[in-house]
Amino acid sequence: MPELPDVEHTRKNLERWMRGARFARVATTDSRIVRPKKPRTFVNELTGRTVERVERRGKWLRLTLDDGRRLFIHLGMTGWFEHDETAPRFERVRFELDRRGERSSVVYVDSRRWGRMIPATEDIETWKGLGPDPLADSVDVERLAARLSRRKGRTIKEALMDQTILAGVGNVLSTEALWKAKIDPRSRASAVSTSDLRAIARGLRWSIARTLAHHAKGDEGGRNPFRIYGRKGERCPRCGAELEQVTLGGRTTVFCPGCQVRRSPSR
DNA sequence: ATTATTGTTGGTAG
DNA sequence: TCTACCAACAATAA
Repeated sequence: MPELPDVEHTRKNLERWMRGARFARVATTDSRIVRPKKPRTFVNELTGRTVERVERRGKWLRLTLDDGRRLFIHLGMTGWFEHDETAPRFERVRFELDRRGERSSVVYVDSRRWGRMIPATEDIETWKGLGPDPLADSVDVERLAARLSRRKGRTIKEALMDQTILAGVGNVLSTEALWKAKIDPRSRASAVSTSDLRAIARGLRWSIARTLAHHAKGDEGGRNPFRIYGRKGERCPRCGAELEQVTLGGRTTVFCPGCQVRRSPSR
């Protein structure tokens, strides 16, 4: 479930469930998710610690602990957290919490095990290398344009999904934002203007807000909540043309050939 | 049975 | 060092 709005939803949950609570017991045997540490080391380092802060940048979460250490968490493709569940399928890491004598549990569930949990004494390189977060930070369009101009061979869609350029944008968000901005995803990154980038930034905020609202309604597992993602062959909700699909950077990309205009390099 | 999946990463080549 | 490409990771759903 993992792009910026989904991870933000997770952050809010973890904040409610964990902040101010102590890890009374931590249990895992998974040496894939809990990297680069061994599960035993992971358990030893976290047990007894209290969670002071739960923050997010892009698709990464950072828990700050009372000894100054941090726990970095990435949900991969299929990771999420459950609260007070006995034994969910694909349980990978279990945290038993104590907040002034009140007990509860938080379980990390991840069928494909692409997620990561990384305890560290300082911020990890990946976290430090993340670009601006389009929800939390104001996006500097000029600076973005300067970086994109150097990505000669890449499409704007691929560039938006590069976590060092913008943090938290994945396949859904980039697809939706480019539709909102009326820009063809196959346009070269170096060909989009600063006003295009402003439109993209607006499109990102628009899509993030919609998905957050969707989560707030508790609507998981319902119909496809997106405007064009996953809707190849349907009508464009804006102009009525038939939505098409291409592959960019190995990812399925839906777009509207009617109202998403291709930017060409000015040269 | 076949294909696709809301994501990263490590290797390779240029 | 930077950029681009691709296989790999693993389980499920259509």
